[in-house]
Amino acid sequence: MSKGTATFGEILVSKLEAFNPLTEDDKTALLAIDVEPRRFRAGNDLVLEGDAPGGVFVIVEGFACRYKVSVRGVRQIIAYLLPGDFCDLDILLLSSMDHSIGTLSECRVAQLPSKTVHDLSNHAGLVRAFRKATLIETANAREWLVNLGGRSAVARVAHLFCELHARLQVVGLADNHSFDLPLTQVDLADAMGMSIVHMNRSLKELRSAGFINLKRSRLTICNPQGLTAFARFKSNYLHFDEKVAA
Amino acid sequence: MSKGTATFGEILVSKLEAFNPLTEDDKTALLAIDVEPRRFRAGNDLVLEGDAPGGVFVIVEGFACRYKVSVRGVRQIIAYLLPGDFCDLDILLLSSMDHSIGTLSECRVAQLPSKTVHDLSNHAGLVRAFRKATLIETANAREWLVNLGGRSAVARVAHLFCELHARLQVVGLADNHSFDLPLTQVDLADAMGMSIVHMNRSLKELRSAGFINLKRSRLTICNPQGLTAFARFKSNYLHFDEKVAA
DNA sequence: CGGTAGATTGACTGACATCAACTGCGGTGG
DNA sequence: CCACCGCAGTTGATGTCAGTCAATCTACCG
Repeated sequence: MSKGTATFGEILVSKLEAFNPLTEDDKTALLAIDVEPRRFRAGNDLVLEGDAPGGVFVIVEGFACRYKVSVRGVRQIIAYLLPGDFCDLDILLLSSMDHSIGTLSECRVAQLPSKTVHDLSNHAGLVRAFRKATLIETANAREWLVNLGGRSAVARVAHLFCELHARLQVVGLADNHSFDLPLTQVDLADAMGMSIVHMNRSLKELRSAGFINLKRSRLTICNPQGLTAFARFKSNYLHFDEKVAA
Repeated sequence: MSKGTATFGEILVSKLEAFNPLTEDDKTALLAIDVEPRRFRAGNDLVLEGDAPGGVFVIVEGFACRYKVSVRGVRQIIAYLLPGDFCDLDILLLSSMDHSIGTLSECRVAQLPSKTVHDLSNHAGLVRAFRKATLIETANAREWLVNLGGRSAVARVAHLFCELHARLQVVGLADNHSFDLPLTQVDLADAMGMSIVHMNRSLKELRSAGFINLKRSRLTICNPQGLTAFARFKSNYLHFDEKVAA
């Protein structure tokens, strides 16, 4: 699976298998789905706050995000959506979106018609896997609350990088020490609730502490133990390695 | 329904009906459940981070919370659990809790055996209602991210009060202008990611601006329009009044 | 080769944390 | 009944982290 050309099915399988066992049957069902991902440039919206929920999106390639804009025009990024992440299986239960979803880099995004989604519900294993993934996304949001509420700016950024590294690794998009990070400092700042200037300085601090190196959209973690310790990062909230059936 | 003596079933029905229609059949199924809520004093833990998920809790009376403690011993409150709120229907899919749940005031809490929960899954309407409630709790966490990431301390507190008022009102625990708020300033500060001292000053500021009055665990909102405008509070993320079936 | 978006740096300011002291109140025990 | 204690709330003084304003630098692109 070369990362540039992962298909919709491949990326989804590797994501779901990260925390949930799938039967061969489940996998073939996923891989059989025939959708052509659409390409988006950076900065496009998939859904806007206030819209009726459109269906299930799956990020196949690139970085997207959930975000809200305040009256002041300030954008708060609520979650990063990475390849393999999907948007709200249950979202159709709600009559209007309370946040927007948009791309941050060039992306390939598959949109599943609700009939396709419905067909999958025959596969109990898949249903469980999707439900678990949703649960984990919520846990992720909770950890972000801890991050925003309790850590200093530099530690927040360090924590974010640890998280991104772990999440990208399970879908095969990070090696031991580095990964592509196609985000601007604005995109990072808007997620961490801080100013661009201060984000820049925090990055500089992490760099000069020898923890990381960020250039040309590639993040290298020079000192993983150091970074993890500094960020007080514990990956338990991501619930990987929990392949136990319930 | 006098609030001091609400039963498990009553409080749950009023909570679920706030955003989802229930059939008479659904309601009688809920009201028929026979569980005696347990009493807890303030400051007790229902579940600890690391534990195996225990089952479904329903808060019948009092305030509880989800929280995490950092290595430094700092507590970050991630969510307030109010009467009618329940904990994680799907949580059994995970093998260990990534956060703790504890009481903040005296509480009555019902714990549903998993068999009981399972029996309810015959009622499609209830399943949908629970799922929707879970979805909304996630939306709530996202709004908290916006709150922590983007608003000033005073505005954060104002926003919180607007939210609590709205959430308590749908379960009949708030009148037009006031409600019981059995929380210490520490409990508030730990949720809003600020120091106790600054929480105190923020409260003072809201009080002297004529927005609120907080004494003896009773919060009165003296100027609802003013407070809402100041906090830039939009209740859409709570998804009340969306009684449309999907 | 100019235009533009992103990154970087400096100077200043303001918001919020920390430290520390004091108040008010309810409970408890002598 | 009063003395004492402890917890929640309140206030002042001081320091620091992070936001804002503004300028410059760089890389990329037409």
